[in-house]
Amino acid sequence: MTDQEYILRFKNFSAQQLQATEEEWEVMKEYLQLQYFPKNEYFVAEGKVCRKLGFIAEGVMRYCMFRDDGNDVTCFFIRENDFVGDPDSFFLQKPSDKNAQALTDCRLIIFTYENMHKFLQQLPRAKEINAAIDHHVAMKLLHQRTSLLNLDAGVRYKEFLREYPDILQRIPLSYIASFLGIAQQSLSRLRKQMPSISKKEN
Amino acid sequence: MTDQEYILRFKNFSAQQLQATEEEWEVMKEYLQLQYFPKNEYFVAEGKVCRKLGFIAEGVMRYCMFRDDGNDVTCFFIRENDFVGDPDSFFLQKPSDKNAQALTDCRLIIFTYENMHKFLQQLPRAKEINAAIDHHVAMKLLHQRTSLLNLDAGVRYKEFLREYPDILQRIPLSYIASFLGIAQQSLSRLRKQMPSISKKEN
DNA sequence: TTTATTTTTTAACAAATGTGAAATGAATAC
DNA sequence: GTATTCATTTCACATTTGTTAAAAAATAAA
Repeated sequence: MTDQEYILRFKNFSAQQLQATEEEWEVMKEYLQLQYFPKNEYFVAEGKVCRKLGFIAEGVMRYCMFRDDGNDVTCFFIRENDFVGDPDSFFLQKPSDKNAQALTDCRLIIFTYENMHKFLQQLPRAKEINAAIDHHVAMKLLHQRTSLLNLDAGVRYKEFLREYPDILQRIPLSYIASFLGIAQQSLSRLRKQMPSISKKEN
Repeated sequence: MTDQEYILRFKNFSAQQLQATEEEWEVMKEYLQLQYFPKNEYFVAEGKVCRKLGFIAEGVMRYCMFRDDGNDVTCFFIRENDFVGDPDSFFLQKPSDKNAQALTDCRLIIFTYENMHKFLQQLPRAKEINAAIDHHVAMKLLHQRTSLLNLDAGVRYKEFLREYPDILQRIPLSYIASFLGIAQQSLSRLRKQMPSISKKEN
């Protein structure tokens, strides 16, 4: 894909999700940068200030936490049309307490801190949009929390497949097991019991 | 406690959490009502429009979901100094998809829809505050999701006790078990293994 | 108090998931 | 192509949690 096509994805997102007009887009696009972001690198890292917000034009990333025992836990996945970054850290320019890692090579549309500020001055409505997104995320997490606690692992795996049908093919199962809260071997056992939906080929 | 004392609790909350000035409080208090809300009643009910937002001056409530098998699941608890209500349903006056039930007799400070609108016109900053609260909730839920999935039930129970030290004494253990995602009998088994922190007396 | 009702605990067994080690398979580097 | 690394599966067994039923304890009602 060409750079222009990646940027177009963000234009579409802006028009549909943010209700940005053509005029607003003309303003916005001056502040955007396209960035290649390689697999396994951390876009947000615990203890460091998050200096950019990114829109994923292509790729899969995850938020994760590191545990005392050395293992890490995948909190959730993000991919095309999601934002990556830590708003708390970004807007207040304070150290982040989160980690966001690329699980595939990614193409990101980037807002730097400086550009975001200039942009916000031109389009104050962006604040409202941020709030709406936050609210949406909160409700989604609440639903996840409840379903995860009260459904067994097999059902949770099926829900994962329904919600992230495009991700299974693109990342190792170990991340998915961690996201579901089970050991990789347990996921493997579950997959054997539902052969119809467990294929990893396209 | 007297009505005045309950209202004072909200005044304190407003001053500390919402940074409301004395002048703002004088405006706000004209729009408030005190309401007694009895145990087991639903303040928010699935399918019904949420016509009031409440601040809990005294009592414990829970958000819950009803499952197909007839059981219900406790999503999370709220108590003194928390708000109760469904903002989506309230502000858009559309049917709610949530349930909020009183687990003890409660004293609530109430905003009706009409009063909230009048109030918002006098203090537009309230919107920002709402957004901040939402964001805070989202981050809390995220943390919960992760810890719940990757810690065993005993550790989750200890975290519950740390986070809600005041609730154990006031509601049946069945709700807590549901919140932790385990059967009541399993919780009982856990409590036996940690006698020091499991007492229900004051 | 005495009786109901609700809440909590206990027990035995079943089912689900974790753990460690090893084998197989797939992708990548040389 | 072969070697090397990484990803996935398999297995045996340990541990945790669920389930069912009943008893005990606590609370509310009469």
